[in-house]
Amino acid sequence: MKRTDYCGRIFSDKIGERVTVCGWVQRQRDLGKLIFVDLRDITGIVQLAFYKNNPEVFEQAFHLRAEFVIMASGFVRERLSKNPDLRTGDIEIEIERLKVYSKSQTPPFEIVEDSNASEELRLRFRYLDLRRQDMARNIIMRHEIAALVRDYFYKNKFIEIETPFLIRSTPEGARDYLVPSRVFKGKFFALPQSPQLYKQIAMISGFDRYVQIVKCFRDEDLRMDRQPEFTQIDMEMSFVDSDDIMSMVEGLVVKIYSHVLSKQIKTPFLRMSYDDCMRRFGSDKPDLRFEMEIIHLSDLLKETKFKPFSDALEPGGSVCAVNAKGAFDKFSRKRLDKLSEWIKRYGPKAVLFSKFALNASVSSSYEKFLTQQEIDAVRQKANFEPGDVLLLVASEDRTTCLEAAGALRLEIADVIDIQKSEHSILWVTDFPLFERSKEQSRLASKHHPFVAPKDEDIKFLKEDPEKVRAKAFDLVINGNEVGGGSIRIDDAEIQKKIFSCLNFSDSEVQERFGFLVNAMRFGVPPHGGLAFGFDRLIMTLLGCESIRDVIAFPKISTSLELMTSSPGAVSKEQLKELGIKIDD
RNA sequence: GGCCCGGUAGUUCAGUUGGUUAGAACGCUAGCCUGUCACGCUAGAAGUCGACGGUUCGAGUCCGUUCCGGGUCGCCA
Repeated sequence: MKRTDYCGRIFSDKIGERVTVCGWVQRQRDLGKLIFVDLRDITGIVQLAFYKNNPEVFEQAFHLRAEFVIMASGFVRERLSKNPDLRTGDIEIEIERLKVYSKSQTPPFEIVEDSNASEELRLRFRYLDLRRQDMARNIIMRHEIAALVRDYFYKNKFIEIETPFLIRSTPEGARDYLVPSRVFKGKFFALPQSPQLYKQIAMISGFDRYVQIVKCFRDEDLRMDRQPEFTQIDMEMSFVDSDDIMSMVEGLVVKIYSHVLSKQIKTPFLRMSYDDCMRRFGSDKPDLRFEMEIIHLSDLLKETKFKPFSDALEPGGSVCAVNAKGAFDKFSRKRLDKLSEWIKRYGPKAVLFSKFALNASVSSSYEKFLTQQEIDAVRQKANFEPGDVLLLVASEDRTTCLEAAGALRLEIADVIDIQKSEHSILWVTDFPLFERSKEQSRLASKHHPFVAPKDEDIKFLKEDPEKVRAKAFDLVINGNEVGGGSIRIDDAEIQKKIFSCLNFSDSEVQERFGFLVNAMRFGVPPHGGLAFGFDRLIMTLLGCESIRDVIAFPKISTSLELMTSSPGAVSKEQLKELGIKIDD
């Protein structure tokens, strides 16, 4: 007896044939003198039928339980009553021979689609969770997209180069995962946060086009869309400008959309500058599937006596608003208070609101403190009409104000279940090259220190570096940042200026990035590239809520891996060999 | 590191103002059943109410501490 067919691939054209299938028992239905078994393998489910006229096999079937692994052999027949919910629902297999490979304990949760088991349980028994068809489908789709990505880049003459996992720690940006060196006690490798430097070196080496689907590691706190180890589609091209890279990537996205969602996407994608994104949507990854743009009220309220506004505006801050159109009945007073409390985590100084009832009465937490002129101006600017709820945020810091309004915009869309168009894909361009971190006053790279400044902004590098925009572009799909790319610096002088803006001493530069700086003295092609967050891309395409649903063996929010309980302790001997002592 | 939510049967959950023997559904076990497909019917087993401490005549319920899980802010060049 040997497998002849997969469960999910047996249709009515096989009626009359003898087949042998293997798999896991989904369910056994004992009707007395007749037993049905649903058998599952990676392709799907098929129904097996056992009759009493074959007493030995019938007895075996009687004892089958969920998740037993069996091989069964028999004739394909038409079903007496078909099951339209099942792809193989027109047929069944009347079993003559049965082999039980392996029994199973009762699983801790049922192996079904849309399982309501807690994620913790699912992750502890991930091998069972991955038997569920929705999870298996995600993992298989991930594989198919990876295959498509490789195919696309290979056809476009990209060369796959493996970059090392054990590298030098470059403590800029995210925290590194460290790996102690046994040979050099007290020294450490770091796991790469990205192959950035190596792929640039590959361009300097002349490979012209590089691609890799590669694991990256960042020892930072997890989120619903963030894992400490994650996969990037990493690519780099020589003798190109931003447009070349973007159109290469657009070609790939078109292929992926056509494969995964059978959708034809139009190119070129929409482009919007970082400044416009922030101003209109309060985010550098705006979700453009719905409108609800931010309303700017600072100019109208310049003269106001109302302290929450004047306190924000006088030091140069902003007041802006979001109008939840027609959402009057969705926001009770209690709910508005809760929302106001929630939005404070983004740091606005004040949160205020107005509700416009359908009977034309307005209740507001701020209008009574404004002049009639101000009230009218705000209402008009915000297009505030009966049925609307207007939420205002004020902050001394313009960016904080915009970000709070942007968060409010997303939250409101969620609460009122706003109508969204199917997909929004755009490039966010013209990022600032630097950002000033909130705590320290020093400049940091917005992306990384090798991003090229826009030619026309180089002149600001010395005097007003925060004005400098970068040749950088993010791919944003449905409000998720799924890719980030840029043109890199190919001029040692400019690279030096950037490092000095970042306050790196020459010796620090030499120590951390010496190899790259040295390489730049030996002929650098203009080059640039992009990295996709592969997990996020798949998550977005499949509409998954959590990044864990597209990763076979993910980690939970404390970065534990529940199935294997890693990280785990190591022996004294292992530590000794590495020259490491653990503090209590 | 901060904030919010949760932890009760194998699972998902309910549990009133603190009050008798802590419930339901699914799952599980056994029996019956020849056309089910979330089979049906009958019976049954199944609980350290996350842990520790406190208040009380009495705690799943109130208080404190702590552990675990989720989300989020910070963080994520």
